[in-house]
Amino acid sequence: MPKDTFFNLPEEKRQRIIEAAIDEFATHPFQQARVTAIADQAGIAKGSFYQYFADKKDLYTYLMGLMFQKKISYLNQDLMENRGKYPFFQLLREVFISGIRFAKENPRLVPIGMMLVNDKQLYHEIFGHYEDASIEFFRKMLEEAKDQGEIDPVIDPKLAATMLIGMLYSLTDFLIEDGKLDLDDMAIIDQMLYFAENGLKKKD
Amino acid sequence: MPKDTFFNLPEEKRQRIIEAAIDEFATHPFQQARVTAIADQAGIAKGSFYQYFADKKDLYTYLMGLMFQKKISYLNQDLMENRGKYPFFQLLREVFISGIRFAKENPRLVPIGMMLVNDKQLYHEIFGHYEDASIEFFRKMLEEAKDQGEIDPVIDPKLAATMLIGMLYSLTDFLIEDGKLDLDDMAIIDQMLYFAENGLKKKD
DNA sequence: CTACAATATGAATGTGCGGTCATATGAATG
DNA sequence: CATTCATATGACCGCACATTCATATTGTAG
Repeated sequence: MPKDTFFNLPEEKRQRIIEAAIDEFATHPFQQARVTAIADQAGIAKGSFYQYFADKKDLYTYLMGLMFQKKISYLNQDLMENRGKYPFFQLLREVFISGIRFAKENPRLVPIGMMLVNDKQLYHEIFGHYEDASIEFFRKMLEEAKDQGEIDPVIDPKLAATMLIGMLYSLTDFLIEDGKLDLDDMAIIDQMLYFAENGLKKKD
Repeated sequence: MPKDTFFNLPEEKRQRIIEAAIDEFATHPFQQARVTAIADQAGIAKGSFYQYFADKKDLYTYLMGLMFQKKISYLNQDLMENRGKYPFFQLLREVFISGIRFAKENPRLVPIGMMLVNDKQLYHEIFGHYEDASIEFFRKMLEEAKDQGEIDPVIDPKLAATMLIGMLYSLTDFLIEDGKLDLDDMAIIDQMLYFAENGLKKKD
C-alpha cells in the first residue's frame, strides 16, 4: 500500500504519477521498469517517489489493484450476480464483450496485464498462490453449463476453459498490438461466439 | 553468429554451453538472464564466453535459431510439403500433434519461446519485422481450406488463425506449467480438434 | 626446443539503477 | 516572528552485471 503522503497529495499530482507509472509499466516488464523514468515523467524528484511508496513493487501492486477493479467494473453486474439464471452462451458473450471493450478503452492497460500473466513468479507474489483466477472462473461456468445440459458432455471443462482464455488473451493482444482486422468489434465477438458455441454446444 | 572459436570447440564442451544457456533462458527472460550464470553452469570462465560470442544476444539469437529448426523438425515433412492434397482438419491435427509432442519432449524450450513471444521488441530484433509467422501460417491454411469449401464461409481467416494460435499457446503453457489435466495427450488433441472442427467446419 | 598463434582466464572497468539520507522548503500554529 | 511538523529534493551509496583486457596456458609447425 502507498503511504499516507501519497493519498494526501492533490488529486492532479496523484493522477500524474499514476499515468506516468502506467506509461512505464505498459512498455517495460516490471524488472525493467525504471523508478527514475516514472519520477521524471511525473515531474517529481526521485526522492519524492519514496515518500509515497515503499518501493517499486508497492506502486506496481497498487496499480494492479486499480486495474483489477476497473476490469471488474466492465462486467454487467446483474448478469454476474445472477449467473445461474442465464444461459451459458449469453454469459460468455457478456464476458467477451466486456473484455474487448475494456481492452479498447484502456489499451495501455492490456500489455501490463499480459506481462504480469507471463511473469508467474511476480503474479503469485501479488495475487497469492491460487490457480489462475480467470481459468477457474471459466471452468466453473462450464461445469455448471455442463450440468444444465447446455454443453457437450465430452468437453472437459478445465481444458475448454484454458482454450477459451487463450483465445481471448491472444485476440485482445492482437487487437491492441497491430489490430489489422477488417471487422468491427461486434463482428469479432460474434465470430468468437459462433466459434465457441459450435465447438462446445451439446449436439442433438 | 557465434565466433569460429565456438565451432572449433569439442562437441562435448559446446553442448555444455548450450545446455547451460537453455537452463538460464528457460528460467529468466532475456534481460535478466545472466552471462555469469551460464558461464558458471557450463564450467567455463566468464572471459571465455566472450571468446565464443560477441555478447549475450549473440548466443540468444543462435539458440533461437536452433530451437526454430528443432520445432520445424517435428512437423511431418510429407504432409507439409504436399499441403494442398490433404484435408484441412488433418493438417490441423498434425500441427497440433507436433506442437504438443515438441512441448512434451522439450519442456525447457517452451518457456523460452513464450518469453520471446511476449517480448515484442526482442522478437522483432531477432526475427525481423514481419507479421507473426505462425499466425500467417494458420491464416494461409485457413484461406485455402475456405476456398476448398472445407470451412464455414462466415469465418474470417485471420481472426480464426489468431484464435487457434491462442488456444495452442495457452494450452502448451498450461501443460508445461502445472499440467494437471486428467486426460492423456491424445485425448487433449482430440478435444481441441473437436472444438476447432465444430467451430470452423462448413455447416450443411 | 623454439617461436608463433589460438585459446583460456578472472581481475578490473564502466554503467545503470534502486533505494537512502541529510538538507531545504513551506505550511500551520500560537 | 518562532517553532514544529510534513513534504520535497537530488546528491550519494552500494550492488549487480555485461563487457574488456592484460596475462597465462596450450597447441602447432619447423
